[in-house]
Amino acid sequence: MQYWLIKSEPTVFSFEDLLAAPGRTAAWDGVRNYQARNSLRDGMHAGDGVLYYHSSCEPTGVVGIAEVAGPAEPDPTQFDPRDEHFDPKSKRAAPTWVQVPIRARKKLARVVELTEIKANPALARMLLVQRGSRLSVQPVTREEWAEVLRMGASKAAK
DNA sequence: GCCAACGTTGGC
DNA sequence: GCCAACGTTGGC
Repeated sequence: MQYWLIKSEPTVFSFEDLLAAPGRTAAWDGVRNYQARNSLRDGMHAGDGVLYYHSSCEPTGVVGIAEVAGPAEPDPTQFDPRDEHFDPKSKRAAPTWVQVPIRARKKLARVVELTEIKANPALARMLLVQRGSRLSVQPVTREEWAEVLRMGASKAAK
């Protein structure tokens, strides 16, 4: 069992969108970064825990808990010339990019904001707060996972 | 809107 | 294979 954090701009696809999706599940597609792709393809397994992070909004932070709902498969958007994530260099026989189904588990009682994560010494080593870290899919340790859940569990006391 | 940081591209 | 130019991310 491993843990992950995935980033999404809520104006593009929010945690509420995921909750409203059929089976509370959606394909995590459009990833076009090799490091993130490797996590999707090689690191993630069904049942892994996922922290759902909202970026480029106010406030930014972890808003919900999700899980990996199945294995990685080719991302169809790479073959669609009309899709903004179209990759003309990717071949159907050997797809470059993959997607993973993500299922919403539950919304946190409150948003665990980026500012709080930065202020929490227990989370100082999270990739999220490392200088220049922009990975949209990143591993999270068991301890970091537990701490973020603890912070988000109660509306009281940030 | 700015800009730091990083990834990708392409000329050589 | 180097590296400058360019594009993207994402907080502020």
